[in-house]
Amino acid sequence: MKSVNSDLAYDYIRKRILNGKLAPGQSLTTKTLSVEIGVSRTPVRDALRQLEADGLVTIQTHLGARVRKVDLKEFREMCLLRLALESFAAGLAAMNRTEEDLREISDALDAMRGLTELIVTTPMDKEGPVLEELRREDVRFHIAIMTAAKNDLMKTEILRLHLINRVVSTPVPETEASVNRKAVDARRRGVLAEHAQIYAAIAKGESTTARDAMAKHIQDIIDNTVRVLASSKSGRLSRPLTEEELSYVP
Amino acid sequence: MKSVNSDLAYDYIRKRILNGKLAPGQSLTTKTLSVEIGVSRTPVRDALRQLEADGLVTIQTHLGARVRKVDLKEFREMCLLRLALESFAAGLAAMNRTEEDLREISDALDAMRGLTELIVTTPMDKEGPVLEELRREDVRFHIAIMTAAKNDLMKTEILRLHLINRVVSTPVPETEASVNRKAVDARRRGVLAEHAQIYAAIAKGESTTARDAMAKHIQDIIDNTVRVLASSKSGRLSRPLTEEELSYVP
DNA sequence: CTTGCCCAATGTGTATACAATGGTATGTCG
DNA sequence: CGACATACCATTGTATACACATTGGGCAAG
Repeated sequence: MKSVNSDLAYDYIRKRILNGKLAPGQSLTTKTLSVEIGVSRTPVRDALRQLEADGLVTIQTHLGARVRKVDLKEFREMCLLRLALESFAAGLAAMNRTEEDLREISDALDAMRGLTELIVTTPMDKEGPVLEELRREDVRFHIAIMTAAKNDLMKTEILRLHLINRVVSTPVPETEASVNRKAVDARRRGVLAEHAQIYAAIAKGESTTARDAMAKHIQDIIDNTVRVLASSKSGRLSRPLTEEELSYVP
Repeated sequence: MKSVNSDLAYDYIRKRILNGKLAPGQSLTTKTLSVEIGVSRTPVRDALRQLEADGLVTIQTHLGARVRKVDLKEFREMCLLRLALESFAAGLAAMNRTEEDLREISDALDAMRGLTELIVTTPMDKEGPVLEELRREDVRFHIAIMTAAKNDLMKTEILRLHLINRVVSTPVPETEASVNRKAVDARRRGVLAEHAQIYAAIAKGESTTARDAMAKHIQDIIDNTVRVLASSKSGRLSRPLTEEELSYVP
């Protein structure tokens, strides 16, 4: 954003937060970070302010910065915000999508379809990479829709919410099989079916159908997340993100 | 937020932007502001970053900060964002409102009703204060609904958008009667009718009705704004805000 | 007269030194 | 022994000094 050092600090801290090296609630002292990064405290302060605007850290006067830690109330509110925006965006996408947008959405959907089928025949201990790829295509699907909505502000805002959500409390990838294989597979097929409905509505240009389908989809995601979070008693909800995921906000 | 000086600078610059003393596009040099406020450049820089996060200024590396100036594309996108959020919030309000929330909404509605009728019998050169009060009750109505929605994040976000909208391009209060009195009165009655519909839906707990009514309402506001903006050829779209309005973001 | 470059002036970005404040540990008194 | 007051310390907030990027104007060449 500004010059080299501010960006340096920003990227450094952001990555550390996003890949879990800095846990939610952990305090970030400017001095420590500045020597770690090799710059002075000033650009570090700037970076922290920026990250605060992103919603990744909180700053209190004279008490310093901490990695943001959202409570259940905030979490619910964020989910609802995401629901509002992303469903609306789906409605827009149905109206504004180009053929190219449609192809991109379709591609992501097809890829997910293939991967979902593939997983069924994959031994559980070898499915890690496939899951990773599935996640990636899932994100690609949602991003493709936001792009098709032709509203950059909305897209940016939604991506911001996605990112906070992922860092702050994540669905604990289904590898932690607190539920059995059959249920997980069923859920995956459910997601796929919802995606297909959303795609169909967007393809046909049915705005309200697309909106409602997306709303239902995200509501399901939220329900599932909450359920998983409730079952995992660990207070620590964050999960490291891959390099790829880290850069999915513009 | 932080300490005294940063807040000082933040409040000072923010007010100057919001009441129109600093026009959109105008450049903000840290040195000038710092001597004006009587602090050093550091807190000024901090304030500018904060204002950038609020969406009121833009900062470019080595080029400094300018009061934000949105083009038509951004303006449309912001309006749509507001539409998405505020209509959703109306739907939430229909589900979550308490009796007290309802009373507050109703009060604002009644006040607007009275003022709208009053205006008809007020000579055009004396209606200024009444218009001001009408605006205030209008804002109060919308805020009351956001409050009833019981989602602080959403409320904050909507208020942020409201504020940017007002500063950056405002409906040029109908005093600039580019249209005749009858049309303006008709529009006022239309707004009132829409508010009444929204209130009724919220009172009855009809979520989707409330949402759709709010969506229509805001769409009308946008349409009207765009029409007024189009008719006024002046490139300068900002309007000073009153002290009261300045502080309507928490 | 136009066009290109160079250079100075303006202003930002960064570092460092200093002031102010909150937290903590220690000591004293009830 | 416990509670409160106080003094110290760590860390943030602020100011200032310096380095460097951008911009605009002047000067020279075509």
